[in-house]
Amino acid sequence: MTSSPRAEPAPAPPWVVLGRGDAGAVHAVSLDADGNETRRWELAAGEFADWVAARERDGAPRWVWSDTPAWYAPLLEAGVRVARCQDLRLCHAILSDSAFVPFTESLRTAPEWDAASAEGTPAADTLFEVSDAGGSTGVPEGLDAALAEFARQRTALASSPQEKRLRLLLAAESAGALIASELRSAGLPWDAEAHDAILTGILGARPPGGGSPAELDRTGEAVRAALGDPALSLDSQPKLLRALHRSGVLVESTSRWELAQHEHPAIEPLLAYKKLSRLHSANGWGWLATWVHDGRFRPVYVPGGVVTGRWASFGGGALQLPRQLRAAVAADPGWALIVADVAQLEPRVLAGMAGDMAMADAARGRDLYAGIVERGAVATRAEAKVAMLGAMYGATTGSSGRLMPRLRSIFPRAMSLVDDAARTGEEGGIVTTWLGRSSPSPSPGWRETQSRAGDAAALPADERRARQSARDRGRFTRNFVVQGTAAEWSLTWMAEIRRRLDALGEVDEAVAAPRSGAAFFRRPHLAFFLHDEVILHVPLQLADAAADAVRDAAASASRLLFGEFPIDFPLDLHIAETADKG
DNA sequence: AGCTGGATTGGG
DNA sequence: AGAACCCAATCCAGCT
Repeated sequence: MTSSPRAEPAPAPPWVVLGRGDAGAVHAVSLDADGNETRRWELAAGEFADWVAARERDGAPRWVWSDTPAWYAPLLEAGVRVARCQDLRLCHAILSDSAFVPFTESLRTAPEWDAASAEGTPAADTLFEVSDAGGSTGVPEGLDAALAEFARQRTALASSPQEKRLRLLLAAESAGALIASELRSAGLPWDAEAHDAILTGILGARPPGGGSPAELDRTGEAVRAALGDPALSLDSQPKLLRALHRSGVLVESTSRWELAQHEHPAIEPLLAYKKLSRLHSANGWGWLATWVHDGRFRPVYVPGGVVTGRWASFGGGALQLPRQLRAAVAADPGWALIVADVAQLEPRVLAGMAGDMAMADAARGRDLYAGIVERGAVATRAEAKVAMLGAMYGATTGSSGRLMPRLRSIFPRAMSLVDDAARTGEEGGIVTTWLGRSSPSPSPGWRETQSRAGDAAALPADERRARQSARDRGRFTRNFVVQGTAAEWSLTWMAEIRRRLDALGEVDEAVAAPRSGAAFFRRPHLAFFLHDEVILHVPLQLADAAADAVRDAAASASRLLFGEFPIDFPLDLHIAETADKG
């Protein structure tokens, strides 16, 4: 079953809008496709999860709710998953800024929906209460408020000349919100013993009292000896800098790349010390004790947490897991991990947006950078890579900037797209992703800087500052369209993966993974996401089917965004026991 | 004591 | 190896 036969398009499921009443009661209204109310419910707190589960079995409506973590975390804890939702907070943020929506006034008259999610900024020690049990979100929770906002969003959508794309974006963003809650509920399978063994191998044995481990100490001593300062504190940047100067190492900073350019007996142990110290403080035994419980790492993901639409995270540094620790990500017995990432996601997305057939050809079925070399624009893969990154990030100097004209000559459409985005940004305009997420307007300070440079009395310094900030903004908008559209592709990919995994069904109790949370312990599930990579945790017997689901989902995401335009998104995919892929 | 900003290093 | 874009987390210094 590599590709499930397309079912007849089911009639659009009805909407069910939810709101909270007193004492945890839930008020619900179902709406038909025209937005007319068809039914009303009032549920006591204790009945809610079972009622949702029953509705899911009976047609699976699209749940319309204020804020996904607040509604969905308790459901997941009760073992109840939902197929789809509309997250009013996230959709409000997209629609009220989107250049694809001609009239945003009505959305802008509801600023209460601009509030940040509850998970955005909790106090550290209330983290678990807030995100597991819901709690105050900052956006309205009542049914009337939800109905009114939902109506505004439907009106905005219907007024858009790009309704289809925006609809896809809202669905993908909302599916992402569901997935973020599910990732936390399921957790990333984590082998604490393997983690401990990695730390011990690199840092030396863990000191019983919690002090610094042997190898870290030894390396630190070597640095102090080489600098002739036995009491030096290596963790203080100013003190370390002064000590280096006293020893004749005239660096301006203590950063790795600058140190590496100098010759001194202290340099080598110092670079080693920094590496060890980083591992120890950021992902050492303290991290393990704080973030890994019962065999799972459960970070908090924040969908839409970045202006471009990428996810943010907080707590545990989920988006910065060092490669050294990947061997600690390990499937449960009888289960496997599927680790899949997209090769060169951003340039491929750019080719799709620009409809650049030459670039699509260079990318098809292989390493895109090799394809660029074959076309003769540059001599080596390394050059192709820096040139492409420079095109998307806005490099103007160095080898990357030098190579840009060659890219312009072979990929004129793709390069015009990013160059236009940069020009729009420099002029103070806004740019928009493929599906309709628009960049923020320039800040008042930015406009002020620009207009001051236009004054008759402007000083050369004013003009320089204005040019600088204009270029900075141009680089931001240049990157925004590509990074933001790549985020949309990834969200769509994950939503399609999730849908296909649900169709694979459950395994027997005998091979369940009980630590994966009440809603997932018998099903293949997503366990990790990082911009262009997913990790799935799947029962061995379903591993091949799940891998097919991941590949099919990539093809489906490409079609949903770019239709029949022939840009492909090849995956690097492994089925393995650990996420370490060497 | 608690907050903010700079420096640094990890991720894409 | 650098520089360009989007980040988070840590530590220390310097401030209120």
